[in-house]
Amino acid sequence: MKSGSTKQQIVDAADALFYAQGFGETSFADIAQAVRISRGNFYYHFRTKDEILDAVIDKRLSDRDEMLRNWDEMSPDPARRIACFVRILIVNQAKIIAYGCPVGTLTTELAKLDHDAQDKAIRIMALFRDWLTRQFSELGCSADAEAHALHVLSWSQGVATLAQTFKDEAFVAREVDQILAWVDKVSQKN
Amino acid sequence: MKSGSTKQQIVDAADALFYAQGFGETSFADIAQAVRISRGNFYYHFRTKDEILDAVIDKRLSDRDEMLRNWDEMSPDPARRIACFVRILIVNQAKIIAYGCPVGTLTTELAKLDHDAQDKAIRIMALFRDWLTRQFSELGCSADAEAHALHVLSWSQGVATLAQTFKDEAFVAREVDQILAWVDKVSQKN
DNA sequence: TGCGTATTAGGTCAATTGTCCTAATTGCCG
DNA sequence: CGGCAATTAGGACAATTGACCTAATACGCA
Repeated sequence: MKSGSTKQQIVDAADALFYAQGFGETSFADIAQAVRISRGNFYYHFRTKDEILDAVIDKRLSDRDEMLRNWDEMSPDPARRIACFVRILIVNQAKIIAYGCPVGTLTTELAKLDHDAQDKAIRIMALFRDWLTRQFSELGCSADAEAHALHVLSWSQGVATLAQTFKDEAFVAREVDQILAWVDKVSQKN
Repeated sequence: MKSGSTKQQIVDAADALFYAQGFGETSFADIAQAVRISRGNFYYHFRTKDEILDAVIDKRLSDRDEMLRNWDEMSPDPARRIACFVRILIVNQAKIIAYGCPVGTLTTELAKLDHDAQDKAIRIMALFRDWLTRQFSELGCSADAEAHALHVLSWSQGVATLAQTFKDEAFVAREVDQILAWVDKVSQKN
């Protein structure tokens, strides 16, 4: 469908702009201009800014869900799968240095705006948390699985934040190695 | 001086509002209302929003600088001083859970706005980094001092981010213990 | 072909924004 | 006391915002 395409284009453009500029600083006009449609057409597809945010979060949720599902199928080793997650910091290094973590920065911003959608945004982080918890459980550390998951998640968030602050690629590489070593250590205990 | 007081009140109110709502989402009217002065009076003290931001960052810089200096005087043991830093996560837990880290969230926001003041905001983070580097140097790990400093700094940032996301006090306590244990381990190596 | 729905364009609206100005008030100093 | 500078008040300004409407167009199906 051409219509679905336009709607999808809007969501994609909004996704990128919310990431690069933040939700609050991105206007209808910005998104409409990025997709090169009129504001009227824009309003036909999304009546409020919150509706776009909702669609963007849905897209991010399903994108990440698909990514995690791919890793589940790709490797039978949970430690390897966790490594895939951690290495996002390397794979997306350029964007993270420029804009930070898409999940963390959105969550933080919506919390400050006290926005209705913040619960939904948190679900993306929870998706990661629960997936990581499953991986650590499969590694045999059921008792500490969620604590380990939160540990890796917060560690990654911290690296993303400082990567953006100091634009230091060597730091990112160093920390990623440390996280991977930590995961190895934990997985060899069991 | 009464005049200095008004100006200081404005900076204090702006500081709190920038932290709680973000810089972009805080308007002149918000700050003026918080101090209960007219917009005209406000304009007398600060002609642009960027001027207020500049003053707020200056205040945050000197506040943190004073805090670090106090710790330097208070304890002769670098490991103890680092522990003071880490424990901010506990001391300021309520605010961090609500609004995240004041330094990290401002840095992230200004980076997304591509704001002129972002270099100055980064200086607050650099202040922490350099202070932590000095502590680790005194601990005897000169070679890795800056890497250790960035490690502790990013770790704390990550904990703050996830604390805000999941509002989980137990997680914060757990991670702070881990950081302190890690600092102990590093300091006992030397 | 032509009809009806889906889509697009462009303009309007009140509200809010940062910025700026002028007039009134305060308070200090001679 | 009077005068002058510092401070405060309140309004005006253009620009931008999210939201809304109507008219024109495109398109699928009979």
